[in-house]
Amino acid sequence: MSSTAHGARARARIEITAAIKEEARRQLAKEGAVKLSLRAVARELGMASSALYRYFPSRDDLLTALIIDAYDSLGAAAEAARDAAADVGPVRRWTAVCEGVRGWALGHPHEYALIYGTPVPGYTAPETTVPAAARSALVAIGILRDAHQGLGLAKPPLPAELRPEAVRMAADLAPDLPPEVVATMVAAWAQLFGLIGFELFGQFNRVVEDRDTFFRHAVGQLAHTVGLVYPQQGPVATPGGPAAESS
Amino acid sequence: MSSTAHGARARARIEITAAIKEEARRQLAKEGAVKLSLRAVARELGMASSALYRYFPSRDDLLTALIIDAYDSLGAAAEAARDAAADVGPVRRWTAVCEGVRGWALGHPHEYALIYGTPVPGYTAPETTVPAAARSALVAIGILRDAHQGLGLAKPPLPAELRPEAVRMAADLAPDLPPEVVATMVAAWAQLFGLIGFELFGQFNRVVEDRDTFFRHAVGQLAHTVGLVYPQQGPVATPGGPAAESS
DNA sequence: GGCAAAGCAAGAGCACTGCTCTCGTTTTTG
DNA sequence: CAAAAACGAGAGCAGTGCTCTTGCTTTGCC
Repeated sequence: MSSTAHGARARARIEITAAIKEEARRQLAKEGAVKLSLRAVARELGMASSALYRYFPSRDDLLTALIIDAYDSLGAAAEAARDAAADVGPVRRWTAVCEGVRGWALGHPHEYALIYGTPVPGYTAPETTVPAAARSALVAIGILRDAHQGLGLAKPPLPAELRPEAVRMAADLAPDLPPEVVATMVAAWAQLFGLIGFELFGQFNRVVEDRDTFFRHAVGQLAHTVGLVYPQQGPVATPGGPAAESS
Repeated sequence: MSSTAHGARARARIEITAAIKEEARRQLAKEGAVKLSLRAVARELGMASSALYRYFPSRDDLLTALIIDAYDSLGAAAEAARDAAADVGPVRRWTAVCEGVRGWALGHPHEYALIYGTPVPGYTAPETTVPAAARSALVAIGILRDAHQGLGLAKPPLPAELRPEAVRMAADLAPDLPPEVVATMVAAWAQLFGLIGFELFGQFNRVVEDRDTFFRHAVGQLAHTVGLVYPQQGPVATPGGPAAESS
């Protein structure tokens, strides 16, 4: 199928494509997506700007490629954090993954902004980004699955009106998990990126000082919200989440 | 002080300044911040582009003005939602404010992106935006204050390591509220914008369908997290450690 | 009043952008 | 080997933010 070989030209093509992405990623990391310039990339690579259009038909297509790579990079970071916390309890592993995601975001602010900030072009990310985007979220779902099959998972409260939606979401995302857990998990996942975004985009300036501690506490509460429970102890501030619920 | 008067020229200046902002806001709402063009604004107003620089020294300054207006508009929406829910319990009022914020965001997506999306220029929003940004958050704090002085407010758990930070935050934001509540509230506020951002920026596409219901449930849980309790459920079980009976 | 100073609008121009089109050249393919 | 496809480079178009200069109008001061 000519994944390699097939002439020297095909090889050169993927090499040049990679070089373009590399240089573009460098500019993205340094200046942000808004400042990323096709001409500057071409200039740095010593080629005419028009030649670049043989590889990416438009600036948005280049950005889309970078978006996919960023999702992938984030997903890898999440998986690494999970694997590094393989032998601790689900709550700590959840916290580790959240901190891994946050760490990646702090280390790659412009790439984070590219995927979770304002959509750059005329919206509508292409279909191809969907699987890449799911990768990090799948890590979180995996933790819940482990807990569900292992030590246990509390079922978060779920109002009746949300039940059909939760069932649908569970069928799509994790058929083996209780719908309550899946629905709550999706919300918690979004909330996680609220915390990260606020920190990264300056909303915590002059408000939150000790951000590491603050974040760890917040995602700890989030862990409780999604139903993760401490296997043994509870001396640290653990409860407070959704326990009773009447209205 | 001469807020008005002082010559016909001064009056013309504030009129033109307003017209520029108005046209800029229109373009912002239609095309987004990236597409906002000084030249297009000037063109639409029938003036030379260079003349516009007498009123806003740079594009970023225009954007900053729009940012402040957007914060203000959001704050007004939050206050309106609060006032419309003046005669219900704190949880419902909290939910109403959250839904008000979300409603504003859905109705003004580009303005929302301007203030809570990727920072446009070289970061560092000017000092002047801070009070405007605080306005909506103050509404949320006010609800907690009412609950604290009224029916009651559960103290969320707070690990010892976060206590100093929570005390500092409470001193800055709401000295009359327990530090646990303030710290948790700040986190919850950030998480709220995670939910909104995910919906607005397409992260919920093909994942969450019934978004109204989903959102209402999520902010209901958030209300519980910050310590708001349902009035008919009676007082909190234990002052130091919250209920969590059924886990 | 008169008059200098300050504020203002307009135009030209600079350096930059994304993108298109054309024109030779090189490589691949039938 | 020749036709076809891919490629690189250059010129060019329409657009951008921003600056500078040149006249004109409105202020504020004596």
